[in-house]
Amino acid sequence: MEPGRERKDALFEAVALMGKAFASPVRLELLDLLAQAPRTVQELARASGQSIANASQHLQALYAAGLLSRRREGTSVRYALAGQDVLALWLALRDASAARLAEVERAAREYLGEEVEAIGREQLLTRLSRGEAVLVDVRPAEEYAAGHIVGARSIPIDELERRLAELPQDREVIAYCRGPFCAYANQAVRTLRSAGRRARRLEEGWPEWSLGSPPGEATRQPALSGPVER
Amino acid sequence: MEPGRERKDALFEAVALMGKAFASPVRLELLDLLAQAPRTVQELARASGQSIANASQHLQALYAAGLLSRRREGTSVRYALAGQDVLALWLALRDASAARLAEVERAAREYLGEEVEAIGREQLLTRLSRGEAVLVDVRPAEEYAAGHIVGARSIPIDELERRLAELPQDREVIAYCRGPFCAYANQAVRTLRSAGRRARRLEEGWPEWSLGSPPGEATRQPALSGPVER
DNA sequence: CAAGCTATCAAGCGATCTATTGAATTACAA
DNA sequence: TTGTAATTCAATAGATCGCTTGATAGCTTG
Repeated sequence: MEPGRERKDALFEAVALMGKAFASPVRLELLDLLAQAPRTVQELARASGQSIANASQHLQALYAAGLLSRRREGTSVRYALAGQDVLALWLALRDASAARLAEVERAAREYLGEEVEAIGREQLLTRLSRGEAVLVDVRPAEEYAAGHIVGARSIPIDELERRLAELPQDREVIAYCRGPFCAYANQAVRTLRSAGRRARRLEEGWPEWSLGSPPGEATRQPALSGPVER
Repeated sequence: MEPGRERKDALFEAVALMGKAFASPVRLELLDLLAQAPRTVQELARASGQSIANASQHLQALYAAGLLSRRREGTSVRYALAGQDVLALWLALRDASAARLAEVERAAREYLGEEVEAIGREQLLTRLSRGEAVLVDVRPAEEYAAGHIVGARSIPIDELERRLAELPQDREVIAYCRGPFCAYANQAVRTLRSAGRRARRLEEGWPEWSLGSPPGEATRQPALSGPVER
């Protein structure tokens, strides 16, 4: 047996503490939700379709794995991703699995429905600067409030239909949402097109955008700070 | 129940197929080894201290999770990381766990022994260009052969002591190895210093360096190509 | 073709661990 | 005190896991 084997084992054992956190679909969905905005246990339980107790358990597992921070807010507790590195880690896993696992690609296609024309970051910026397009954030209002692309206006997907008049007729509409696994932007583009508008989706969602932007270019609320209980 | 819940569940279930691969210390160690160079099952089994059968099982699990590629070479099978994105993913997990889990930090400290003076990428490049330092790759020769920092010479750690004469007396020696979880560079610096040389370690190991360098700046063999079975 | 090495497969086994639920408990606000 | 939010606890049922052993298949070499 090679020297230092026990210690090397202990090292990888410790890393696996974080690795195990990524082994459950429920926890991955919670991470995905938290990539948009900090949330309370209630909100997370509802949004992920879990019982309160179960959501709490999984959140504590993620917390113990170092992936989340939390803070008490009156009677409730608000969880958030522990930092940018955790966000980057989750996105890396999500993207690698989408690129390399046929199952993920298939499941995503089935969930998202028919494909929709998309536009990249560069192109968006030039079109916006030329005044040829407007950018719309179709996520729920609280997520917009927690951070969004500068210059985007908020029209949550379920208000889009009756707020169509707010959008200029003479410009193309670019919609974005939570990311490649989120159906809102696709849905928005379909709604807009059937209303006779020119519309495309942004390839990226808010989390990718916020990571790829130099600080200051985008608007993200500072991570949870202050006393964090155990 | 919200609409599309089954499909959303299926999606995260699929992503968790890859997530589960990161839940075992043995698999993490295999990934870490493969981040240096492609290897056969034999080599991996020996290097990780597992039985052949068990190593084979875990490698197949990683392969099924989309993290590895493999190719037959005569009587043996050589595994490799499936791509740069997988390397980046593993490094992100490793670094996040080191930064956020006290257990990892502690285990790393115990495994690596006493700390050693380190130098960053920028500083290394300027010192090299000024001819003030020489760069030494202290990993096994096969790993050097599979890819290394340009300008580095190969002196495996277990040959260092008797090959000291090859290193110029008048320059500082910078050693690097597999990365922050690898003890070779530290060991090399200690050896060199006790032989009266000036020596420091490079903060990064080869995998980090290869990811951070624009293509062409470093020398990495192309990923396994050609027919991949199964 | 036969022998020898390498990797995979099949089966089994114990063991640990898992996710989940429902009820009891703690923390805070009004 | 009352009510809401979150955590804890107990318990179960299941599942999954990791590893070992022995047999099998693929390839190379004599």
